[in-house]
Amino acid sequence: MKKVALKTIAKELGVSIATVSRALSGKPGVSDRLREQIVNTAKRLGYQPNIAATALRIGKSTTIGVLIPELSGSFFAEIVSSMEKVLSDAGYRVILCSTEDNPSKEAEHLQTLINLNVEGILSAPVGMKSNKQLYRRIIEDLKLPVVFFDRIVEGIEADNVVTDSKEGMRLLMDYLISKGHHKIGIIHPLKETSTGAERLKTFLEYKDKIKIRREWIKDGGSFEVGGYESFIEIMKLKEKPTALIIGNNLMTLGALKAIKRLKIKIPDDISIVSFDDASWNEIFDPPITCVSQDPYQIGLISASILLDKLKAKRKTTREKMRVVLKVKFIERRSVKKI
Amino acid sequence: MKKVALKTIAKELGVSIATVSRALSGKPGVSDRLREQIVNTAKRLGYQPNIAATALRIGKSTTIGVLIPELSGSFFAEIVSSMEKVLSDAGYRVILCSTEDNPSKEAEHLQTLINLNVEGILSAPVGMKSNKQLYRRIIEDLKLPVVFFDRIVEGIEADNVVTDSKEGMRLLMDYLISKGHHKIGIIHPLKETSTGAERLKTFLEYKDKIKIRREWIKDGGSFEVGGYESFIEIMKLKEKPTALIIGNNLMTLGALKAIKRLKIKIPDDISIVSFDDASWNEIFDPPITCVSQDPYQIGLISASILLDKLKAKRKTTREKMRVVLKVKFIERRSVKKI
DNA sequence: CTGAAAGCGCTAACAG
DNA sequence: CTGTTAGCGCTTTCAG
Repeated sequence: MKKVALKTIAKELGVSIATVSRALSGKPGVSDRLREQIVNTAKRLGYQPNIAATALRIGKSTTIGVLIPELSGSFFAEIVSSMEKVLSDAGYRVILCSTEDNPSKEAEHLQTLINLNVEGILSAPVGMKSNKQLYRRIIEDLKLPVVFFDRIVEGIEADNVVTDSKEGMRLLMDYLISKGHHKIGIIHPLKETSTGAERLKTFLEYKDKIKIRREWIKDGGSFEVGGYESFIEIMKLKEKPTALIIGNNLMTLGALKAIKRLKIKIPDDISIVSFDDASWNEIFDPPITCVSQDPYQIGLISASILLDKLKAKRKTTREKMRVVLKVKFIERRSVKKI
Repeated sequence: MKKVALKTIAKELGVSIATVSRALSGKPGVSDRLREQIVNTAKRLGYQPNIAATALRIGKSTTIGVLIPELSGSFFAEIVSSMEKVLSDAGYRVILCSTEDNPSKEAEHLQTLINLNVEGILSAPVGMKSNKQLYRRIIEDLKLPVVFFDRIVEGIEADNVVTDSKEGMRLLMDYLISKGHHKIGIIHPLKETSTGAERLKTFLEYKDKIKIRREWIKDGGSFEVGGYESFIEIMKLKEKPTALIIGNNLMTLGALKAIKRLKIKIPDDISIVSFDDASWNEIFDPPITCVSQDPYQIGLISASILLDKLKAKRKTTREKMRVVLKVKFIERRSVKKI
């Protein structure tokens, strides 16, 4: 079975390649009868357009690059899942790149995406500062639409969709304080990320209202293992906080495993709350109080914004969109009143 | 900033495009001095090869298509995660397609992948029968390497990496029986999938050893909602089984949520075991006994096999590899001895 | 060792 | 309404 190109079906019908191209791509300038004939034989022969050729010719690839730190936790998996739905329904293909929060991997992947002529990029950037130049080049020189989600890069003008970390942290802190806690610790996400920095910063803003100690503040590095280890370290301390904020869902999972392992009683031994919800929060005994973001929404909105940019490309650079999603506070039973 | 192609750097140095191409792609036939010069100016100008052009010329795209039913559960997310690592390290790009267990979506995505000239496909096919023709065409006519993982298509000769569902089910059943259960129910995965069919079939093989009733067998459709609803239906029955097997991790999550909601006591009210492990199994109280597959391994192995095929392409079609991964039985505390 | 030239499959002027 | 032609950027003979 040899490949069937435009030429094949042009020969078959004794017409020119151009006509076939026009007919098949729905462009005007072909008589209805001929068009129908062409469409039919195309179908009969099982014609499949060669995307690489079109991409080369047009300079477009109908492909979108999606950059994420990791996929194994549910958070980014859900985001990617909704992005993929939106984009593939719109006729775009999704190239998935995971950075593992490693700036040089991020750079590499961005390069590849550029070479591939992707039409747009959805990125949860590794750091607030890392690869700033590269992103700037992509946006300003290459004029590729980029939408940041979950995290942002400092000083880069781009659309972004993030969750209100400040509000989320405040809800958590105020709740803990209202329950009588004034010795509070935190396991925050990697502080090089905008989310990590923001959550930590908001936490520190409470330093006059509550008692904070150095040892109660841990950078959990965003992943499960960091949550696990940081939690254990904190529980080893002589003077422990009475409540602990865990700064994302993967680290919360790690902490929950540590809790099981150490047979710690929540909330009697220590109260905990989580930034992010996840299945395990609900399932755990006691269920974990948290603020939740909606990853499905994040993916949906980011992808939609990108699609919109793509359509509106000819227009002068519009205002950048900055969507800040509200968190939802979910009270469960992991905090003790003291 | 205009684009820099081979032509740009050829002009810059007053040499021919062909030479530049040879120099940059490490082909012989360029003097060392010239080559070095070319490489340098290429770097200086920030040359980036246009992948579409190469793809068109060579008929290869260094791109792999990955087809999965869904991404929001941890199982496939982990698989994809490890595939992405392996493939991107080997210089391939990953196109992600989610089928939502819908055969026509699967077909659509496969078509797209073909048009894109992907060099290989990693697929967890929707059904044992659906799209059989298409897969056959891809493998036999297009000669594209395809590796099925987790699930297979009946009667298609292709490499595959699956978990031993039969052994897994037996471990679960024998364990339950050894604990004195002889009234056992099952919520199995979508029976159109090979995993669903195999697990159900193995379950039914026990029909002489234990008591099985129609109403104790539910097709949970593989997703969380199905696990949730099926579990509730079973608990409404007048005559209930004493133990229940839940056939994958997402459905187990659904069931666990139902259990919480209905305030059912495990294992006093009913014993449960799960095919697949997941974070929530470990975290739940009591922790759930299960057989576990290693999604990370599945991804790793499948991707490696594909890579191997890609390298060995010229050779005559070798034996198809059929990897069957063993499950691991993990006893926890969700089964009561009766 | 280097260059000229052809062509991958497709689109888009430009002619007729 | 249809055909001819010229490339998109790259690789690869074939000459020199």
